[in-house]
Amino acid sequence: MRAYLFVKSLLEPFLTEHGLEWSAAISLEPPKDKRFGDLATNMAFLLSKKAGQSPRDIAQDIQRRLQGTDPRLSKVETAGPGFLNFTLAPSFWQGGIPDILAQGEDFGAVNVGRGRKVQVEFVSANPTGPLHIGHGRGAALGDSLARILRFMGHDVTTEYYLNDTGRQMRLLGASVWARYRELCGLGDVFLEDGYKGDYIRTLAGDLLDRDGRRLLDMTEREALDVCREFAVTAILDGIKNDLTAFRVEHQVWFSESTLIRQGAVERTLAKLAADGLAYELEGALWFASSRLGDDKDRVLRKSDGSLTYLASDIAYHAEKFARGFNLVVDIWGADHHGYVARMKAAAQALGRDPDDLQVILVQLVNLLRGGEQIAMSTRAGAFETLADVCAEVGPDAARFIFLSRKSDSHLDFDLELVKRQSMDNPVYYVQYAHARIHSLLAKAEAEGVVPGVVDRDILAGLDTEEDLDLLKALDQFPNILVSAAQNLSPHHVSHYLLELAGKLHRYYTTHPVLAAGSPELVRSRLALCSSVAQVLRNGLTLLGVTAPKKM
RNA sequence: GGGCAAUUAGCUCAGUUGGAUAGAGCGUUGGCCUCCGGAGCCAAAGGCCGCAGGUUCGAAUCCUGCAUUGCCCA
Repeated sequence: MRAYLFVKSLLEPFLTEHGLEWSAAISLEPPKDKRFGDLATNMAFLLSKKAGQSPRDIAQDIQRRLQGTDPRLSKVETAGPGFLNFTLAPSFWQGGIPDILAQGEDFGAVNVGRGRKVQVEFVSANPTGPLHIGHGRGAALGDSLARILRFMGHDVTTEYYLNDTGRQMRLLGASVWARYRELCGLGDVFLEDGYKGDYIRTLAGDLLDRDGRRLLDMTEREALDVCREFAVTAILDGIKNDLTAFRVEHQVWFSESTLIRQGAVERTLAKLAADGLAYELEGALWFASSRLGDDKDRVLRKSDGSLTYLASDIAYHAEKFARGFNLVVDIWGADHHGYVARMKAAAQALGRDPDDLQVILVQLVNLLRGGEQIAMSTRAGAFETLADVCAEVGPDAARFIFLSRKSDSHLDFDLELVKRQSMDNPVYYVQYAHARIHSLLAKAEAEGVVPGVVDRDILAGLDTEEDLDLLKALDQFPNILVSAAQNLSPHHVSHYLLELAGKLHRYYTTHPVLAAGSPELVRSRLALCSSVAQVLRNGLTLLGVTAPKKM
């Protein structure tokens, strides 16, 4: 980040000369090939249109005028059709260390959010059964994304939308009721669409323990209510426990029934109608979403008077925006992708820019054990719960795997592989680098080596290729976070951490730290390693993964 | 039938608003245990970026068509 800001400050005057400003079209990044220097820009290509000269001529002009103007800039070159390549002096890179050590756990935080209010809504599974592994992926993603956005200066609220009304809830109550009666010796009641998992039987048993056979004296309607109420509460408690064990936090639990009770749905429908965006046809109320980019119009209230999910979802999003969020992020399972266009339409109908609602689709997880697929279905009750998986492989490994792939790609999650402590399982590679450094620091302390204040003269000893490689990588960390926040992509962070850990391991085997020779070199290398440990820890924390000092 | 995504090394995947000779890990092959944690390091082999066109200084990336796979909808 320092490097980026420095070179940018060198380049900006040339833009001003042509009456231009820094824009997103200008790239200023480390080139793929090291031989092209530390940072490269395409700026000359963009100036050439304005200036009417070839990119190469412009680049050469800039090069001539920058050369030798600043000791921090050791080389500037024109290359290829008009790229400008910059190489910075070792002392510039070494200067990053005091910054990192001073900023500590705040290093990497760049205030790109400027207090923007962002809501991240995720998991939001119906409380009809325990969370499964697919929910875990969405949970890890939403939680990590919230951590990253918060770190980068956004005012973030995490939320779980509780779908606690409707047919699924009635079905849940009926399923428990059936098992309850069965346990009371009233025979086997077969429920065609009911939930069949073992947990339903367990719930019925718990209910029997609590209330005895009292429910048999009630009307069926009352008994069903009790069953439903009991089941939802118990399942929800379970979900909350599972999420806590997975280190996932939801600040707000928002219930659909509240929304309906408060009349928010009817109010929203009335407003849509008043705005001419809802209309009656054949006894049903329709949302004119096709006028706002959707394929076709959608039903809000069916001819039998019942509301669709869409109706309450629109009301819910109206409520979100009313709470003042500048950006609303919804994380959904990919099987809901057909819903995106109509919710974007809804955002517009609510008077917002469609981009104020960002939907992240999370592909389903293919759970395997030793290469063999494990089928999952909540209804059939055959699945591996998040809690089971979490207990088996640990939250660190599970989270890291989820967060090292972009959300919209399919993911094979092999329990045997994730348990293995090898590079099949990269979380250990990163954690190991962190532990290695702390082992060094502990040993240094035991030997009475006091790092003391690291001043820049001492750091001049960090001049080998591996030193500079690490220093440059550390400087990249804030840039990575900016891109992760902008693109809502935590996986950038995990990939970066793998790269940084690799450089550290390489460094470790190339250069002795405690046996470096002079006391100054020992201290400077310790300072470098401390900086790496700090960045590894900061990055892992944003992923919700621990950074152990010993393994 | 319509729609949404995906397709990159043997396998699992990065490559995000178009940049220079396309990357990493696993696996394979061959090296590194006198030394701070070998859960590590080094090296090699491995590619028509699904196919065919188009846009321009420049395409894995953007556009069109096709193929395959997954999902959603009727």
